[in-house]
Amino acid sequence: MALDLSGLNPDQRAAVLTTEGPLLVLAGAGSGKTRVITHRVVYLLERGVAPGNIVALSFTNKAADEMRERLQKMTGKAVADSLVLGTFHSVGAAMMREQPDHFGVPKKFGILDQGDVYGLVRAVLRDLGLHGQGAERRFDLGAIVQRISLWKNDFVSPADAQGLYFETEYDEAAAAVYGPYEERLRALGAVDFDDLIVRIATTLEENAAARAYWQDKFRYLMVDEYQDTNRAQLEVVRRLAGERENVCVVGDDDQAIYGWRGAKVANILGFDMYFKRARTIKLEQNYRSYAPICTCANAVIARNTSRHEKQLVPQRRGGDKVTVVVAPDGDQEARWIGRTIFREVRENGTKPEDIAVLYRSAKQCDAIEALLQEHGLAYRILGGQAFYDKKQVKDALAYLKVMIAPKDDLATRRALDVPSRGVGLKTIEHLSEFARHRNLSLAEAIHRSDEIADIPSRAAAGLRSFSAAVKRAQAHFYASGSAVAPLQGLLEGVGLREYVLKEAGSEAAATARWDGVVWLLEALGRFEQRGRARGQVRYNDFFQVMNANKDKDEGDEEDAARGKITLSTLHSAKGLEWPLVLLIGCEEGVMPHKRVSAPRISDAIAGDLEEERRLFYVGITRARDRLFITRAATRLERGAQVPRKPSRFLDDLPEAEIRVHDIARDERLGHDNIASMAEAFLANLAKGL
DNA sequence: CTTGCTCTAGTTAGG
DNA sequence: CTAGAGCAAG
Repeated sequence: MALDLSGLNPDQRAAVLTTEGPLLVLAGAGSGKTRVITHRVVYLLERGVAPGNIVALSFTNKAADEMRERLQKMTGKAVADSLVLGTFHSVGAAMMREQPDHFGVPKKFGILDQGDVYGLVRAVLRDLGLHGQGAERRFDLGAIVQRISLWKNDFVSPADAQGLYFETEYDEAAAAVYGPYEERLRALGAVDFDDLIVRIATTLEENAAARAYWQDKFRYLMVDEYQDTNRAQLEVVRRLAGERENVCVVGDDDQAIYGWRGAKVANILGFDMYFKRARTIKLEQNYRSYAPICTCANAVIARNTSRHEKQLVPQRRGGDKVTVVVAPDGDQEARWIGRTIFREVRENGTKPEDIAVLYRSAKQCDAIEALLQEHGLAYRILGGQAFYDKKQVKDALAYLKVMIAPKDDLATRRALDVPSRGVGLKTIEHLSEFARHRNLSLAEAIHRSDEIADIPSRAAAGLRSFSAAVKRAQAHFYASGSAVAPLQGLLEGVGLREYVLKEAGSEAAATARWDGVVWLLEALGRFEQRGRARGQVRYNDFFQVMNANKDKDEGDEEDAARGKITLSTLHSAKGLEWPLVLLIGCEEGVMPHKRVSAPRISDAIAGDLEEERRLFYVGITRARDRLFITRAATRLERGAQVPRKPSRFLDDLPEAEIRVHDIARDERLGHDNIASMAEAFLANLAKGL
């Protein structure tokens, strides 16, 4: 297999062929970045580098999987699978598992997920008496968790944190929690996600033997989406690279949109400060979008000051102007979007999977979702609260765990809680104590609850029926070998379905919520089927998938998207592209988001206007053929119709490349604002009747 | 312990 | 306007 580089442009080829020394590849949107990375790996292999000596780090499992898939096609499965290819976290975890002593972890260490971390922090807050002590002392757990995470990734120790100057009570609370939190982690023999990176960095710094071992093993490093790295990740890269500095990082500073998560754009902006011999290659040819889209994108991003100067040079000629759509109000904006998509699909024959609606914040999709439903169009939603993350689905999942993994006390507690059955905090305390004394799980304690004194009769009755329902479901499960029907029975039996339907405000909401549970049951069925085909069903894997990766169950991106319009937050849209893109709600306060200009005290990181602009840029550059940017002149906000200012980013669009479509004016609904609003009002009335 | 009322806040997300 | 949380009453 000889590597064919003829399909690459000179810059791409240079990026592939520069294998020695530090290299920064600035890959503009749609510049063929993935091809460069895969070709580069194949080239290294052809030069005789052993696959085990090549490391490619990414941020998401999805990105890592996609890279592995492409490489499998080029090199065959065996070679591709022996590359070290994965997320920072997964590679870090693998290193720690290989040398637990060096990294200071037990042989079998646990990894806490977000929920566990919240639980720990809540417990520490309680210990410190900082929680639930009057209204003024109530903290948003997330804000504290975030601060601790940011400190860890900046190598700020608990002691360091105590010594910092604090502007807010949040910083103080977080500093107080940090130390005890770390102690508890250690006591549990567990690490959190941050440790998977930070511990690698510190150990490689302090332990010469470990450093020598890993530097010898990982001879060629590649990092994708480098603009998203934080301080700890930078240090992992530097310390793995050693003096050899065979580091190739690929990224785009103009698409750095995770500063609020601790990512440092400085890592990519100052790459040659950290790696003095660095060579920089810019990939500026854009193979994705028509010229007007590229021109708009260039004009917008040029307004940012801290960036590597570069352009998108469109390789596709022609194309429509970008359309800016102005609606009189939010409702009409949504209707216009629904109508436009409907026409595209039903009259112009555009494939649904070629259309995306992008927005700044997840809630904006509600209105669009409703309209697509009205038009009978299929869609999928990226970002925002994932399906499996919704309360009902988590509840159902807890019942599944209670049924097949009864030792999971966390799940038992959750299941016990919904629907309410007269069992409260006090009773659970009694149960836990009983369990602790006898070394039982919470579930076992529940089954033997009649042995426990001090349980009120109402709670006792609740526990008895819970216990009976669980036992019945378990028997059914062991007899049938499948969890689907028993779980369904259990959920009905404990009245979860009734509860979910009753809790929801409207009929539509109730159905939507229960659909989440149905979806879980279907996913479980598919999972069992796959497992049986392979010989065994490992439910633990199912829980992992549910916990960690929403897309796993859907298979690959293309399958999941087929036949569906995509609704996505701008953050989740990064890296994707569609022929037709609608970028909606482009108003001040939404984009840029108002929290950038008016931060709250719980915000650990101040918002950044340049980052907001990059977000807008990411949105524009997702479009291949056509781009619509929409906004509303007024919007219903907290019950009142308020005027909205157009996003300042719209001012940056070059007039020659855009066309403005004012819905009120162009549809001859009237020439002045009052008339169009009256029209809109009447239209709303008609809709209501 | 549960229910129902009142208050408050309301970005973005991955392992 | 809503969802989630806190709090007082049954």
